[in-house]
Amino acid sequence: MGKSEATCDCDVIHCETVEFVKQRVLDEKSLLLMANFYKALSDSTRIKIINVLDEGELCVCDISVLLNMTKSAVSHQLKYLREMNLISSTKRGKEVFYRLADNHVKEVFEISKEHVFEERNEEGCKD
Amino acid sequence: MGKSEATCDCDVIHCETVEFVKQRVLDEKSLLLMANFYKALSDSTRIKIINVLDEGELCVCDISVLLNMTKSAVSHQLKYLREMNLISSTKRGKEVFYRLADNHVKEVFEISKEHVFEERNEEGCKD
DNA sequence: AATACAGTTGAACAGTTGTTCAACTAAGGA
DNA sequence: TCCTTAGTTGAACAACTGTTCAACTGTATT
Repeated sequence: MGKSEATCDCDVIHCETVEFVKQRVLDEKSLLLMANFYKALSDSTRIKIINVLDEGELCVCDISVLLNMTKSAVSHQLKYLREMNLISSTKRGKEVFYRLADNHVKEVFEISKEHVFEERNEEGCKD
Repeated sequence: MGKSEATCDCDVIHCETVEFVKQRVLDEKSLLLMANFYKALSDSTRIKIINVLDEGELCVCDISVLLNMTKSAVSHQLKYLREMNLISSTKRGKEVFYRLADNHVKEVFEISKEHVFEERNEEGCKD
């Protein structure tokens, strides 16, 4: 005994703290959605796509040229991003134009940009 | 000819747009750092850890109990998050206490929370 | 000194993910 | 109608990732 039921392999050390936190934690499903949101941004191809779309609407060929990748590889990632609602698209003639879906994406992109640049300054500072 | 050099398998369609964007795109290294920042948040175990540490400082056992996972699994992810500078730790006696590293993490966490909740309202709205 | 416990670590395995390839659809031009 | 081009798609393969397991370190207790 001692353990409540768990796959966890230890006893509760700070019982009150754990109880306090337990009551405030987000539900499993929301956390999974958040993780998936980040997963969409966690690949270097996809973040490059977000970066170029941050400058304006682009077709698949434009993106392929900018990232120096095949249309197929880009198209797969565009599909992923569209399904995650981070981008949206419009077909005009033979071409399909993509753009960022909403401001959340821009906001998060901006903050992480700051985060990364601060980190680089802290680490590689020379002045 | 037609192609500049590329692994890309198409010609430039919107030459001016592409040139415009090309000059504004972030450097490869920064984008890779950003992708890695998101990668740290893109796993459901890690986002749960961020979520519980958002409520306060916790030791490895506390986290293990809260997530219902082994100390080993949690410890591996804590190491990952520490190396990515998203969390920091202090050893006190036998225990190691973890906390969020800075406000960027909280900020990004908050925005993505909004993003997710908005999305859930749009999709699953019933009222 | 011996034991118990908090936490870490590396190897191994299974599950996941990104790109390639080839085949495909759809729209425009000859 | 036929050909070309923009873009999509599914299968396959290699590379990567998260958890488990077992062995380990370091601190406290007896």
